[in-house]
Amino acid sequence: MLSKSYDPKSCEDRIYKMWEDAGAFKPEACDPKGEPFTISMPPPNATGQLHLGHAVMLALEDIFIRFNRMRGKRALWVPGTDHAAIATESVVIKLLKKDGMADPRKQLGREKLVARIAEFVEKSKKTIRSQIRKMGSSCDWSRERYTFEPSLNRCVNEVFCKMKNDGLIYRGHRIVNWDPKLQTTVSDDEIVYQERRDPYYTFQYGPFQISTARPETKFGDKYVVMHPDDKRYAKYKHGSTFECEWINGKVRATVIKDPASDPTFGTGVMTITPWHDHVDFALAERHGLEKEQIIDFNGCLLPVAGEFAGMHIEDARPKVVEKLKEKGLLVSVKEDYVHNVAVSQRGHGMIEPQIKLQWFIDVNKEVVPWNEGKRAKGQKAKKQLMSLKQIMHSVIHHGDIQIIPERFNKTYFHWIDNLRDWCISRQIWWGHRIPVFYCPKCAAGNEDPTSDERSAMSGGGLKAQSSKLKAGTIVSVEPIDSCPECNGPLEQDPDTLDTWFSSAMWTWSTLVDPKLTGDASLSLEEILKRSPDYQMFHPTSVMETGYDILFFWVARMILMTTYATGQIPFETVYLHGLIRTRDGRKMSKSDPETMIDPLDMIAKYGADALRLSMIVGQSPGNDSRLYEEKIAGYRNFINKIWNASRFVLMQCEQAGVDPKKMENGKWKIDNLSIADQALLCGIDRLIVDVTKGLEEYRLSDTGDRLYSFVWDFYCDWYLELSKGEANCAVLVHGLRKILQLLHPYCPYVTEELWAQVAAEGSPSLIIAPWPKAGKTPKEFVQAFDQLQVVIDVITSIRSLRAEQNVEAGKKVTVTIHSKKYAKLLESQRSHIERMGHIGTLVIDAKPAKHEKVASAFLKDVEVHLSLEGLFDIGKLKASLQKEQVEMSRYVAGLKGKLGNKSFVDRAPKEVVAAEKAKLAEAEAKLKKVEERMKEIA
RNA sequence: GGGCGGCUAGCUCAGUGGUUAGAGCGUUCGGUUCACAUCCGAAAGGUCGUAGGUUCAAAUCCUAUGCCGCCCACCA
Repeated sequence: MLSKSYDPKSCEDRIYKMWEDAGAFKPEACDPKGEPFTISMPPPNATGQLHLGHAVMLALEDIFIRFNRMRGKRALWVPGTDHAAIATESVVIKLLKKDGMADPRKQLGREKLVARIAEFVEKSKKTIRSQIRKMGSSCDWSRERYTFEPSLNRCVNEVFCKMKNDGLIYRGHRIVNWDPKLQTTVSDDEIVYQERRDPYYTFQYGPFQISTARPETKFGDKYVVMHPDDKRYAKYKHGSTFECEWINGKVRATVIKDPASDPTFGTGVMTITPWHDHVDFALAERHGLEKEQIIDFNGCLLPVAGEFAGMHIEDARPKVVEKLKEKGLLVSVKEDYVHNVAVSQRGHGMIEPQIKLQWFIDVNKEVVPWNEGKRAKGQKAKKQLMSLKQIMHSVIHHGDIQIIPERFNKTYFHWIDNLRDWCISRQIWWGHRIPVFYCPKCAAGNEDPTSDERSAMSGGGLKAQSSKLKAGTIVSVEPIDSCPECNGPLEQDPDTLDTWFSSAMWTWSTLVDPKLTGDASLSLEEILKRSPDYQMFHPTSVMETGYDILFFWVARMILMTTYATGQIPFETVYLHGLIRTRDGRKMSKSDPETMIDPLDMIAKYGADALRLSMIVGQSPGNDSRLYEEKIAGYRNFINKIWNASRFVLMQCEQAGVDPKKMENGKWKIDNLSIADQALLCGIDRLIVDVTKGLEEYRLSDTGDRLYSFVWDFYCDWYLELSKGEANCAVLVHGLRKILQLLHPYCPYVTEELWAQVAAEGSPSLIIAPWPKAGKTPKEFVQAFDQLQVVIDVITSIRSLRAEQNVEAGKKVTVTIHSKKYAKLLESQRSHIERMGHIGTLVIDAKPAKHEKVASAFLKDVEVHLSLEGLFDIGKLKASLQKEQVEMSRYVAGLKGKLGNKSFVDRAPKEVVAAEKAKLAEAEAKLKKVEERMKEIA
């Protein structure tokens, strides 16, 4: 016999092991004829701990996978972890510093530091793996992958080379976001803006006044820019020069007319610093202006700053102002000027734009063959050469990929419209090394002598930072150490790739056969062709992830996968929202008060309860709040399922039947009570709703449907009605279906109970077939409606008792009049008596007068509760009056509606008929209430 | 500056044109009913942010607007 309450701790790990040992997570356990259903698990960073973001992701994906597995699809969920380049390197460096190492990069050197990080990552992976298991995730561990494993490295190198050959990857001097703290470039998406208040200075610059919050960048400024139509400055001609006194003496400045200058902002005149500003850079490009580096990569001023050289910019700022003031060039200072500064999302350091020789992906070059609109209905595919940007746009626009919720399409398109070339090189050590080698001696392999052509070399060119471009550039999938041409030693590019470069290949690089990637003679195309998993499982079915990484990851997977494989990476994108605290704040590690640790919650309430609490009541793309009472609520529900099963098993035991020997029912209607038939009808309807709901990704809705069916119908009514006259076959049948339908949501408790009630020889629930609704017999549907009448009668009796303060245990006398339902109610007499605590129950078809009773007037049924000894005329009058007022208002409303000619003429017939029926019913009830009022008056 | 989302019961949220708008938690009242107090029964509680409009009919569609939040761009 089951224990009195469900104890998750005693089953979860055992059941998980059972599933895993049985190979149930592998698609090989499914019907080999089933169609594939694939999810690539977004790989958690191989640092630290599982958090609620992971937990919600795992819960959602596990539901998708389990549902489809049970439906007979070949379900594959590929787990893995991410090497998370910058994040991991900075975590480990921080740890080493904490242990007393002042400068780990310097002290350890590249090789040793990378080894240390790898060691840390291995440990961390173990933690993450066990935590993913704790959630009940049914992913195929035999296919676990890691973004930094050799096989994926091969894919990275292959794609890099392919892109380089197609001219989509180029190396050039361009303005990038430099993080002086982490000493690396970061992409546009890795920057956040912070609001700051700083003084805002206006200086005299020759005949003009210019303003800035950053005077320390102004040393090299020698262009003044104004709008071509600005009448105030009409006398200054574009290209004219003048000499003026500036920070370190006289400079010669040139007038530039450009619409980038906003005449309504400040004086309408600005000077520019092309080396350290994206907008100024673009402007300088347009006019072929000189660019000069002012600040070095540590944030200190270069020799151009004269006496300030070597000084950190923060220190230099007030001193520069002081000097200009002494020279009488400071016009005014505005304190507390509000502006935004760019900060590195990862390292939190101030971003300094710099011109630097880096590797980029060209998103605008139209060289990629793509069948546009190949999946769109009624459209002919046309193969054409497109840019990466265009393909990214096309697959969403033409519906090759569907985003849920749809509104994110707009966000996605907007991002693409503003997309610039993607800087992919990083100056950190942890990550995929850029597969480029240089021969310092010869020009071998330098297949692209114009590689720097598109960079910022027009006009005056670079000054302070010379690019040490090697003579020959060789791109290779395999590490090589000597030049194929001159046999001389080669140097590898020291940089690593942006971590998203490799994650962008996640859906397919995890499906290629590692044995093949070890064979250097095979092309990428060949590898894909010969990898059975890739052939079977790609494109994946659903990509489920947080909306916050739509750009970082989802968009880049689309870019990389369509390019590398010619396939979309996934058919559907399901975006979940952020989990927040009860008061809507972001949970943060720095504030442990607000943090909910999923593992603590699992220990306390069980994984099933945690899963439900994160799924039901949330809608895709919207943030949600989580707090312990919510989880406790679903723990109660899980326990309810447990106890319902316990009841069913006890009934079977009492009846001397073994639930495991029970066949799934072919029902003889004669043997079924109204409640039995109603339940069978309810179960059929439930199966239809749940199946449809899960197919349509409406997880919250569907979870709620299951919750209320189990609690409010199966437990509160069906189980109660079966007390004293249990039909074990129907009880067990109903329970089995409920367990099957609930399994995707709460796999542990359902699997544990399944072992008690499933037919002998059935497979584990995880691979049991999904229930199908047959054609529900008419009688069952009718019984469903009849049961509702019985439920209404019992409820009205309970309600009358409570209203009239009848003692809870007291047996009362009740008279029911109903012409229509007398026979039905008579057949349910024992239930009505028991559940209404009735001593004497009279059921009669004819209405009669009653004294000293409280009455309820239902549709076609009158219920009178006798109040001998309790009769309180005042209370009765009050409640009748209240009812009379309510009903009159209701009737008046309906009459008004039906009296409106345009309603009757224009509304659909069914609606009008329904309103008429409502009115008739309401009027009948009102009449009875009024009669009753007269009687007791 | 551009875009998106939210505003529904004390709290957290469902509900995309047609019953008198729902749930969970909380509240009130009553319960040792032999599955479950992680429970059972009953109840109170909302003019669906505001103002217009479309419609026979609006929480739901349109327009404007207020407040809260998010994303993108970024002003020299």
